[in-house]
Amino acid sequence: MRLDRPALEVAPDLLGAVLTVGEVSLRLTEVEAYEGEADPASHAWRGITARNAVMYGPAGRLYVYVSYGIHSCVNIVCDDEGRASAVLLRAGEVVAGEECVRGRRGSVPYRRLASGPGNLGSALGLTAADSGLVIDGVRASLVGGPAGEVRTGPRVGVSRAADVPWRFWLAADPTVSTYTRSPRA
DNA sequence: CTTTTGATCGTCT
DNA sequence: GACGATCAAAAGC
Repeated sequence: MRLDRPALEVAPDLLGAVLTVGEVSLRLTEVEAYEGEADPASHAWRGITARNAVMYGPAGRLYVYVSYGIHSCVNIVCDDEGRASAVLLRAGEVVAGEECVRGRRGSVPYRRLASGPGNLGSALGLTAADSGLVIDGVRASLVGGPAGEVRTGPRVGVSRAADVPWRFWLAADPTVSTYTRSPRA
């Protein structure tokens, strides 16, 4: 799959694709696009910093950051070097390495093993220390796959630019996150 | 089913 | 010093 194009184009193509990190494989079911410095909801909105530098690098790397001091959220970096474009992975179905994921996530229902960005990061065993990991088939790989009916809607959990429909998910897939936005937003 | 709240800390102002 | 690209548990219907 070609990743060297804008996140907005890559995001829907990632649905149905299988991402493998170590011994765990996920079929992606829910993603969100974050499109460069012009996107007020993106970490790159105020320009390059030590944390988001990976977003400015070449496509095909993982950008991992800590959310709320607790969770690791995983992005796939897109577009050409110099452009801060990335797709946040929000949910997936565990298709390999379930035993390994159980060790990290415990006894939760199968569909919730990697449902929600924090849970997905935990399922893959990634932390901020893994940010910049290259998807080159060694420790991480990505293979395109068939997607069913794709739906779009506003992004979740952001307080700025929440009106653009840059969230993509597979209709009727039970692993799609059920997160509801905090009322104070 | 829905709404509310505490946990917890790196990052940027 | 304030604020999150969040989650789970608890309490209210």
